[in-house]
Amino acid sequence: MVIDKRSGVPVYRQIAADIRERITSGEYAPGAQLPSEQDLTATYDVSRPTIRDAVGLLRAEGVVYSQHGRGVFVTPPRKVQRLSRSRLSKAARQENKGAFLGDAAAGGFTPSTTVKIRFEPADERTAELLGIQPGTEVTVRDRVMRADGLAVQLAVSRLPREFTRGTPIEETNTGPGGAYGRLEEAGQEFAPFEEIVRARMPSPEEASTLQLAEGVPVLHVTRIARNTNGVALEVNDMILAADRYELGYEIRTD
Amino acid sequence: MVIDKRSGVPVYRQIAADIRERITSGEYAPGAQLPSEQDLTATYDVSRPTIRDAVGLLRAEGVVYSQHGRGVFVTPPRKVQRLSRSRLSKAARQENKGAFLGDAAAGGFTPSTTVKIRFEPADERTAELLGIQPGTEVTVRDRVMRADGLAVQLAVSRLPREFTRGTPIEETNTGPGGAYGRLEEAGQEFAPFEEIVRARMPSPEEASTLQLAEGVPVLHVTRIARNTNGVALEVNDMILAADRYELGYEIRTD
DNA sequence: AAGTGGTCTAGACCACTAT
DNA sequence: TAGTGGTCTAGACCACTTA
Repeated sequence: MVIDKRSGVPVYRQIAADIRERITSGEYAPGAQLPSEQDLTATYDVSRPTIRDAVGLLRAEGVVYSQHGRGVFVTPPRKVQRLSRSRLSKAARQENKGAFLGDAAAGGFTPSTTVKIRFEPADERTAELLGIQPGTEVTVRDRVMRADGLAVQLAVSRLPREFTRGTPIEETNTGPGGAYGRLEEAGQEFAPFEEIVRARMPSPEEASTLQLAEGVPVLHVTRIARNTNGVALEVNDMILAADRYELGYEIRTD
Repeated sequence: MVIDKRSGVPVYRQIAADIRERITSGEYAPGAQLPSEQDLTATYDVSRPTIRDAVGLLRAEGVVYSQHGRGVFVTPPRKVQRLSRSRLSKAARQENKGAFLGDAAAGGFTPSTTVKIRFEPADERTAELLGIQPGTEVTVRDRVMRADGLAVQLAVSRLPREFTRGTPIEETNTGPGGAYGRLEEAGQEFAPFEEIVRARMPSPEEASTLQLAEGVPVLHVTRIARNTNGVALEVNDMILAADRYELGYEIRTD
């Protein structure tokens, strides 16, 4: 009973800190069930909403998760998949059918992808990233990647339509080597890709399609592919569950 | 009044969705104040805890923030600083005193840094990343970087002590070019750096030192510096507020 | 059927900010 | 002083899981 109601620190935060410490100390092991809310109200001698505030804090931190009707559990460490961005090399593209399918082979899961293709005028941001006029028609490939049926990655790829017209890039199946393979066939030569990495909390839609637990942010990766003349060919926005992925980059020092 | 109490969707989620939509539609502009909780209880005809649940959801998403005694406000878009990792090049190192000071010049803020140096036996993870035996003595440089007095970045750098003994790396001030400069002076030649990027919710300590708002994750970047023989010289764990930083990488396609 | 967490009510008192 | 959000209580009823 480490709760001091006169300390000025809110009781629910003191309780959260106490439980958090019991977790890090190993008293509550990974995957273990916490005492029920009723038990906790008794041990800390507070009302249930106060206990729920405390547990809610830990959930927002991703330290615990709760299952309706079952209980509250210590979040076990996730096994994380490393996405080594060097796999975007030309050689890797030629071997695999696309980046995601290559990961599947490495990760040992069954991949599946849903693709929706549409054409739309470039919005402000897309236009700036691609270096084109807003309103220029772009081909949009909107993909949901699944591993063993579970959605794990969202990707929206936009290319000026002038580069995709008459190619399989406007089809569901782009063929071996993916869209990049088709662009190379059309004579394009790639400059180094640029990737911009951000993190934020998911929108409700993202949280539900990726089935994210509370307290799990998403990684938002924007890739810009340019040819050797500096002309942008594609901008690809990828959303990844941060508890399932980490990104590996190599930085040349020369 | 878009609330349907018999729809099965929790009322507080419906209210949150309604407010969220009013924000994205522009009815509540960035920085604008939301109606008070009392007003919201009246307009949605629910009790205050229900309103608080709804607003709490939006806070956890980082969509709004609240100030005690003032009100709840729409989170305005942050101006984000791009950290282009190519600045780790040898040339950049020679010009600037260190990566962070280089950023300061670009960002136009006054930088300050607090460094704490200690020596400790390598733990499991450090040993594995550095390719050394657990327990081997490592030099730890624990830094808090501030911009205009506000902590914006935490960095913990660990190097096998054999590479730092007798060098300014064991001092607060490492001199021009930072620790990497000293390692090069000692004859080390760097292989490409490896960086691993993760995102997660902050610990309470991180949240308070970085003064993070609710619903703001952190970027956790682990950099491993090796010499051309593949020997790891340093592992550097950096924690960045995700609403203030984005990371830029370049990926060679050859 | 029993136990769990999820939702919601109707209050109370407090701390902070503004005027 | 008035208005705001922050904390906390003591219940109620529901939905879900497990046995």
